[in-house]
Amino acid sequence: MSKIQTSTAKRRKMSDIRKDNLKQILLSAENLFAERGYTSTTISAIASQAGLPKANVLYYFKTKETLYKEVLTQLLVLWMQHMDEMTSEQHPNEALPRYILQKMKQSKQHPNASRIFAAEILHGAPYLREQLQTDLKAQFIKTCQVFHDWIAKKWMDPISPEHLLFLIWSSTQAYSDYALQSSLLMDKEELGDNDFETGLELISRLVLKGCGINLV
Amino acid sequence: MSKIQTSTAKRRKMSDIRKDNLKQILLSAENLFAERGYTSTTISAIASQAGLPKANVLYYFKTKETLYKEVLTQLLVLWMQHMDEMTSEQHPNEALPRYILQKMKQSKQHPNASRIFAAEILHGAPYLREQLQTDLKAQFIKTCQVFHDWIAKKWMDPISPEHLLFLIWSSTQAYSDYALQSSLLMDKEELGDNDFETGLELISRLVLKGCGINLV
DNA sequence: TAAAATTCTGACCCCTCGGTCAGGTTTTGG
DNA sequence: CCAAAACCTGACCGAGGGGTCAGAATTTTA
Repeated sequence: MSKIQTSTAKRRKMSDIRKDNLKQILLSAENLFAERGYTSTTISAIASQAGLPKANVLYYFKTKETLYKEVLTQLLVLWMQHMDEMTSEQHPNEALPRYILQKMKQSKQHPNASRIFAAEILHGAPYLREQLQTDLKAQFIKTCQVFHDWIAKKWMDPISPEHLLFLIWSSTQAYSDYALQSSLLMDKEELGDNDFETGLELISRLVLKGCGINLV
Repeated sequence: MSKIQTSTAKRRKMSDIRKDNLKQILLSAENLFAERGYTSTTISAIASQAGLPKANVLYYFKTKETLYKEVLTQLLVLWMQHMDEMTSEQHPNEALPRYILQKMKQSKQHPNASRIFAAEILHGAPYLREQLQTDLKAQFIKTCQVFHDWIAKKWMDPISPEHLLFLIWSSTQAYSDYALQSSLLMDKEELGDNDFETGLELISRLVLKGCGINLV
């Protein structure tokens, strides 16, 4: 079968094939890990969804764990995005809703990432602990400092920065982690654009009003 | 060993032993399911934590699935508690903070329940779907109606009842589901009373102020 | 174009886990 | 007190999963 490859196919450099395969494996892995969790996902399931034999997947990733870790690190980068776009100089009236919007977009566009992340934390973050304590924590502290500055400038009420962040994270992330529950309760196949829109508005509203952030 | 039982031990009625064993099994199962998830939890792990031989666990619960379902249904009851304590007659100024308080208490006192629930939803709610669509949904609709009534009475701003509930659920539940992340970020062994307190106050504050609920 | 390096894969191994079962022990009922 | 019922358990089994490996196929290098 591979012998009858056309010259067009042959012209593709091997590194391209390698990239394609890696991409396919990572993609399938992400889907399955999100859907079934780490242990319930079998290498052969990933392989068959990626259109490769199992042994070939093991050729690219020596172990299941390696593959999972790879998926995770890609994921954390995504998850941390946008946090650093909030600065002390900006007014929270603008910066906060923008951040919330970004988080909602992520829940909508990358629900798998959110779900794997959630499952990992839920089960003790065995593979993410390190990075949580270093990378994420550094960013967390910075962001809390920004909130502190805003409070000092009287731009918002003196609430707990840490817990405010937790609330924003959990309520936005719910739109991927708990999307199934929501859609079941609201008799929908799945959440639609308007649901994300309504959620976004509600969260922004509660945060702004609740923190006493004045509309300019 | 069991032959040398003292008369005191013998005096215990069998049904008591049965109850004890069931309780132990259910308890161990809950712990382990919460910690490791369904697939990673082995029957022998449950057995050894319950201090029983594996075959004995299988005597009480024919299959692992049966045991899991039992844990789940107990759990859902707990999870749905207190929602029906909010009624149209009460002022949201009282009823909402009370509900939020109850949810926070649950996150603190029954983190395992919350976590198993979260994991189940995260992975498609294969065993809980039915009950979500019937029991929980009925309660959900009732509660949304209560919120609607409050809005009609001008006791609160016209926000989306559904999404307000989602926010309350997710932000309170985060104090068990994401407790690990929070404690890692804040350099603590685990969350303390004051953390739950601060979280509770923040959530209540945002909800009340955000929904324009006037302090009496 | 031949040899070296890389990539691919079917067949196989081993171990764990859910579940069974035969036979033993304890409790209950008459 | 004895038989029937309920309860308990060590030993075993089959399936499925992660991972290995020898060698084939393909690409690169010289």
